Amino acid sequence: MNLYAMTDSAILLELGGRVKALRLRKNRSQKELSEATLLSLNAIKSLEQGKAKLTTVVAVLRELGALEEINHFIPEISISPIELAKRQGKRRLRARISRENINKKDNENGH
Amino acid sequence: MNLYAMTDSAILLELGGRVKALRLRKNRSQKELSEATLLSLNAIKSLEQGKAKLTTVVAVLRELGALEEINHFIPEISISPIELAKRQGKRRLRARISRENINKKDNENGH
DNA sequence: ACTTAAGAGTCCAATTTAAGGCTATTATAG
DNA sequence: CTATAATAGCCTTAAATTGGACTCTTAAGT
Repeated sequence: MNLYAMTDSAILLELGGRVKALRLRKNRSQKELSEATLLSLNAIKSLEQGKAKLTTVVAVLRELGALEEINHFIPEISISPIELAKRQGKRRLRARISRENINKKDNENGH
Repeated sequence: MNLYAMTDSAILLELGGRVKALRLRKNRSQKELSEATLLSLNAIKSLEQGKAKLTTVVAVLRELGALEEINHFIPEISISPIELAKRQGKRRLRARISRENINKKDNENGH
């Protein structure tokens, strides 16, 4: 499954479907989930269609006991030791484009 | 890092921080990201504080080339072969609580 | 086959995020 | 040190999600 070949909305549907699969795997109804999370039934339905806020996703995953998955969703520390070394002692708290490279040119494209 | 020991808002802040780390790793500014994703600068700022919609997260991760992580976020096929076998031929499309077990009792608690 | 609850879909009001703009602070290049 | 781009914060309006209630269809238990 190549996510980069999918549209955003297709990805959102896919994610919603996966949350639904997790819920069904535990044989829990949308209503149960909504009561346990203190969210509305509509929020649960919308989430399973990919329409939700991050906060809703977190609450539902916690209730489903799948919170660890978030650690894979957005990697915790994604800086490789090599790259880390390049940054000598300088803490880089802000992005910076050197003034001569203003004619932007992607400096690192994973895709 | 035990996510279950954290509050929802703490988790949201953590996630926002990770997206920010990804962005800085590629040395891209919030403004650049907002232009590339066609989102507003405010949307990017809010996301980095954990306040965003799922759709915003997907768009930003795509631009940062970190979309693959979503495949690990929620496992694609999360039903174990063993459990799958238990469900004989019956497709289970809806959650169902047998009427005698209405006095609910968690049937599978990962935590 | 019958019954019932799960879930989809819709509507309205309330809450929250997104868009756009503007100011203040400060990291970082020079 | 100086200049400036990056970023945080706040404001207002527009758009989207959430809450709550309702109807209709249909999966699944009996």
